[in-house]
Amino acid sequence: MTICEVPENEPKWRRRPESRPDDILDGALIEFRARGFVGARIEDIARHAGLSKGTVYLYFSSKEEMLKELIRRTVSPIAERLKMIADHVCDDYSDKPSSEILRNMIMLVGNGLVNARISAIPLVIVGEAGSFPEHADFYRREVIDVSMDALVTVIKRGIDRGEFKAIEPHYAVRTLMGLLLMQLIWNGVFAREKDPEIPIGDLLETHLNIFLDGVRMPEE
Amino acid sequence: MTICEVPENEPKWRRRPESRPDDILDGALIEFRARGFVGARIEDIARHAGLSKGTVYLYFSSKEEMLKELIRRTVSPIAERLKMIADHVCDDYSDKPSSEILRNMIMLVGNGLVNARISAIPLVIVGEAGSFPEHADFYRREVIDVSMDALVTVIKRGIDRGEFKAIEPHYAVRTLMGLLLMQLIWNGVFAREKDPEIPIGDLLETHLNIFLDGVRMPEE
Amino acid sequence: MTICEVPENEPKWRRRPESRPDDILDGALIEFRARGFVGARIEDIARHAGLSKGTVYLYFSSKEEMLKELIRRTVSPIAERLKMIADHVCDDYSDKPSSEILRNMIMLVGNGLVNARISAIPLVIVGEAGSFPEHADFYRREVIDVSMDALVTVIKRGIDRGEFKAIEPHYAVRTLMGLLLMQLIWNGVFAREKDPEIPIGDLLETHLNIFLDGVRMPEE
Amino acid sequence: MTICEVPENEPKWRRRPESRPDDILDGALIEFRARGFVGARIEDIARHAGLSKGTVYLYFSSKEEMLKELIRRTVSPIAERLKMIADHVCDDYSDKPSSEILRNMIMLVGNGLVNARISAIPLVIVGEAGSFPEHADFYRREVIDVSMDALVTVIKRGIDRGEFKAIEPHYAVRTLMGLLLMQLIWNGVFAREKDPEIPIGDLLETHLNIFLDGVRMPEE
DNA sequence: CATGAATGAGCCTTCATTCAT
DNA sequence: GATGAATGAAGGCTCATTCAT
Repeated sequence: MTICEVPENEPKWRRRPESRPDDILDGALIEFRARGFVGARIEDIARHAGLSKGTVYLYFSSKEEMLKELIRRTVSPIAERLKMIADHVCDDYSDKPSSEILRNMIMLVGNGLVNARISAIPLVIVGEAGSFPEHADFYRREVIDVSMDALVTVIKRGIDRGEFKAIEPHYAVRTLMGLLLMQLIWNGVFAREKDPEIPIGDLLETHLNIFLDGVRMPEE
Repeated sequence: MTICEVPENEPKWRRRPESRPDDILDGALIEFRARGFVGARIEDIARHAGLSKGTVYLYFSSKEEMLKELIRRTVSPIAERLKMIADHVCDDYSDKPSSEILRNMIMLVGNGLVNARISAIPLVIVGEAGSFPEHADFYRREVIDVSMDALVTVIKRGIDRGEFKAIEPHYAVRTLMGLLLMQLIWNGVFAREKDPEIPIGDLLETHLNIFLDGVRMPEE
Repeated sequence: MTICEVPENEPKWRRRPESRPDDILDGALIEFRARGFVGARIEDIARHAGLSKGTVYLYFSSKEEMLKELIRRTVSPIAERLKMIADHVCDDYSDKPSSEILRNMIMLVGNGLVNARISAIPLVIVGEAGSFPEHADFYRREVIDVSMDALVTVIKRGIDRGEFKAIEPHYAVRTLMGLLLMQLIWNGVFAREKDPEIPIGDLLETHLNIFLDGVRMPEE
Repeated sequence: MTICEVPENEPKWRRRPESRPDDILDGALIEFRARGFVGARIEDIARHAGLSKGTVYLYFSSKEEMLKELIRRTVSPIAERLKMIADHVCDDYSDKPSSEILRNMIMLVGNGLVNARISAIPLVIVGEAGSFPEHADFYRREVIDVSMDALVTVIKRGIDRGEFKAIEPHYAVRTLMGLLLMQLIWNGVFAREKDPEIPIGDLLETHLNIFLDGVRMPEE
């Protein structure tokens, strides 16, 4: 500052914390979960990011915009991953048994349940569905429909290849996904400290076994 | 105003004041579902019951009190019904197969899903879990734990009697209940007008078949 | 409820101070004038009416709505009065000299200038013209165009009847109205306590004499 | 900054820093007119000058300071010009008729009306009179009183020399200036695109003729 | 019992102003 | 000088709750 500080010509070195938006969204997620979208206060969200109220508005134009962005960031990776899996299946997946594919898919999604950053979003959406049905719409379109379609595709493949019984795939997929949703709600709403720990891996294992045994074509 | 202006229009009054609280709670349920607990406005709740804002406070001391009472009223019947079922099972139900008992139980609960008056409550609870964890606690204690215990009891019975495989009952019960929760959330959050109708009976049927086939002890 | 409480059937006896809206508008006028539309605070407006912030919203849905209503209430009477005068003129007003008619009209409007409740409105509109051009539009349409048309009609009549010189009526009317506007601005913006009192009557008299002498057809 | 910062990229700098304050005031004038003093945003003002928000504060300590300076700069030239005219008149302008002098004066001021840079100021002052009466005071002292005095002086001269009737000069001057104010307000507040064009020269001409005919001493 | 006018705390959002770089 | 990120006071508006009638 006093002598000859050269840094004059670094045009874009400012905006030190490039992560501001992320910091804010982290805080938003916490508050949205804790008090719901309507109940969350911008000031509290800002405090989580070590900022003041007004600063939040330098990065997001409104509270609703924050929720939308939150959905977008969480949604995209999931959507992409599931799209990819679905595509792999449609490409001739040689003769890997459909049960194996389903197992991989469920495990993939199931493991996301442990990540609070991901699992919190659907909980918020469920909570605010009455007030913001458009968010539920968006989430369903981007996440739910995509993942259900992917699973249905594999179930159909299993039926076609004689691996599974002639069940109705659109019904069966609900049985398959039901546990995931149940765990989501369980962890987010009803689980308490004192509850006995349930290893998610074991739980998914049992679930998959029951489901696959239930739909497998009898040997004869 | 002062003396005796004739009660002309009194005889036609239709209000049965005894049912006031119920009328109000009906309205509350509708609004809580539509806008969430925080978003629901007392005035709108009152309008549903044909009352004015202030009158609501003659029956409930606060908005939260309404939610509590709502939960209490909805919970009781469910709890009672489930208690009854659980008792029947323990009364060694002669040798009726455990699968039949499970089927009855799931159908019983599943049919409640169609009743919006019943299914709305858990949705509200899920939505407000962040702000009112005590409500979630209450609901879990009175409804979820009771019904899960009942189902676990029957599953254990099935295992003991050699009808079911040696699965972990506390895991399996989650598979069994998963679909119910999934449908609850689906109908309350993600379902849209244009969606193809899914008959709840068929869906439950398929689900039960998969589950029972999945847990049944192999013949041989 | 117990015996014969009769007062049941007076549906509309409440709302004691029927004048609430007027009280509020009075306060609004004061604050709008004192701080401009944007600068006026609802709370201050409410205080003028002896009310609290929230109460204002029982009567007006927004601050802008208050300004609109203010314009409406002030505007209608003026518009009506001027319409009436214009109509009288178009009806054969026997042979009353046009100068007399103009004198009456100017005096009529000019006296409104003394009424702060009336004169404040245009000042507010002028002040907020940049932010709310639609209010200026409304005012011009309802008040200015109407009154100018009326005056032009009479000036034309004067020319047709040989009372006035062949001036351009649309220009002359601006000379005629200029003083009124000048006084409006003067009183509302520049006048100060210590200024020597100028009797509005004398001022208008002088103005009219100059104008009429200036437009009168030379005798000869 | 102090010692060795290389002047590499200096030669191309186009900014003439000396004109900064003027650039800023230009922007301020535009925004004050468009949104009023309260509604104008520093950031927008800065943008007009191609600067950033913070930079404005290097030249002006506050928004109000900008308004004050704006008034000062606009006022000076007008005041000077009018002073000059007034002086000329007092210097017994040989026997040039008073009507000619008045004509020159009105034309001079009237032509300023077309200059938005000049006419905007009084409009802003009128708009903010409620919040900043001291600005109105300043403007009145520096501009209005001076110009009115000058006009009154000439009118008196006309009366003394037998050119004009024995009117009250302080009243008559208001008639004379009324049109100017009317046009100011008209153009700034009520004029709309679709309005028929009115040549300011013709309008002033008509106005002057009416006024002068109205005050001229009858021949005889 | 009922009413609905009144209250006032609370929150989102804006923006003048500051200041580290 | 210049920047623009950050601040925080301020205000419009909502709505749960109270209370006079």
